[in-house]
Amino acid sequence: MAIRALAKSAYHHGDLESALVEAAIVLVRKYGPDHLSLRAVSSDVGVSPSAAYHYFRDKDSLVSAVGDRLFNNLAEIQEKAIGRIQGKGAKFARERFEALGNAYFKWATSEPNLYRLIFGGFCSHVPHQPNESKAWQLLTKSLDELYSEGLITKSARQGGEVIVWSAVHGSCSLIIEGLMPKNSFPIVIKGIQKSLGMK
Amino acid sequence: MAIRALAKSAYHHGDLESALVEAAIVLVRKYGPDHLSLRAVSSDVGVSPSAAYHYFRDKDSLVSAVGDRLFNNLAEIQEKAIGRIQGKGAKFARERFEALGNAYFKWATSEPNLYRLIFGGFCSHVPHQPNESKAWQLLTKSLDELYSEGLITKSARQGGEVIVWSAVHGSCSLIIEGLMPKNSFPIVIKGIQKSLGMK
DNA sequence: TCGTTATCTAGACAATGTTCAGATTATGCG
DNA sequence: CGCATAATCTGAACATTGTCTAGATAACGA
Repeated sequence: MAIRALAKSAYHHGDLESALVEAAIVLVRKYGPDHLSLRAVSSDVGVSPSAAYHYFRDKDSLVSAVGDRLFNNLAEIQEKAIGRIQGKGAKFARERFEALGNAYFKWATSEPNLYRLIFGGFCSHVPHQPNESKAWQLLTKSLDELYSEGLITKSARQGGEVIVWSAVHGSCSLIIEGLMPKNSFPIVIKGIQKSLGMK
Repeated sequence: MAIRALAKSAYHHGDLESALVEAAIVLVRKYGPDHLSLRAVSSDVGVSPSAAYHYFRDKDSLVSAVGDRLFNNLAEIQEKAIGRIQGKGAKFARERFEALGNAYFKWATSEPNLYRLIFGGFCSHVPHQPNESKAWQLLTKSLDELYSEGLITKSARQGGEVIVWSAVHGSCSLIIEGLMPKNSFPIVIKGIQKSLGMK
């Protein structure tokens, strides 16, 4: 059924929109956010270049859609990483907080080109309102837990998202671009914990 | 003399290499690192597209050269910002440290497209060795000063560059991409100071 | 079954990155 | 100073790209 819906025929692909997005992801992963060609994407899907214009205003619009999907993918992976750590209390709250950062780091360093697409200014018309993004919400939740478990003070809780995300994203970005050694990440994590007055 | 050397004639431009780089900067500033065209650059300089290939292997190579120059520009601006604050003692050391971050932030937010070019993975073949980059050295110098003035402990001094640059770059990047409100920067600065155990 | 609508193709266009042969100018040597 | 050699740039060409328009094809409801 699902296969039939996807295969159908040359015409009426079935779900061309997401097929294009997925094919684009594969190419971006290989060649980077620049060096992505609309024609290569549509060719990989087995469709003519103009077909894409029924779903995306232009190439940038497709890239933005890719960025959106990737941004969600990353958040989902983080969510799963947290989910793997079950249990109540300060110890687990701390573990979940660290898992959040580690998942982020792992994804960023293993998919540098995808990471660049998300945070490199390619998602032009995506007005991710900070407090609405899933990444932000996960961080908020984790910080709330740290606070309610007494691991951080109320004043450290305030603005915690901003500090944590900045440091984590910054180190990932700089490491990916070769401006910082890869083993800097744990140091940054310790710096964050100190900044939060943690433990 | 210098003008003559630049104007010379249609042929033998004089200093085509840096002329191309400078023209590219103007275009990147306007339209972003993607959306840069080699032909537009050479046309702006008043030269044929193929002329560029005597100085750059390909377009990416030109972009890398632009990134190099911009990276130095940013460091120079930071250096000047520090230089404006004369005086010895803890108070001035602290002011210089803050000036370093503020100059970085100001440049990043006023030139988002240039900032994206530097840190967005466009400088492919540039193997900026961390400890060799001027930005890193300025930060090292400032942290050394904080330590020798007794504003931070020795253990906080260790890995200071990594933590500070990560947080500052991360917040600038996220703010530029609209993933974080602009007024987050001072919060991050305070977080950094707390992380360093400053004051 | 048939017409309507959504979906995709074909073909064209200008613009882009890149190459190569050759034209133009600078430079160093006598 | 004159000339050969090298450095520098042009011109035209090519494949490829993003994008548009008109039309072909298939799905779907009456």
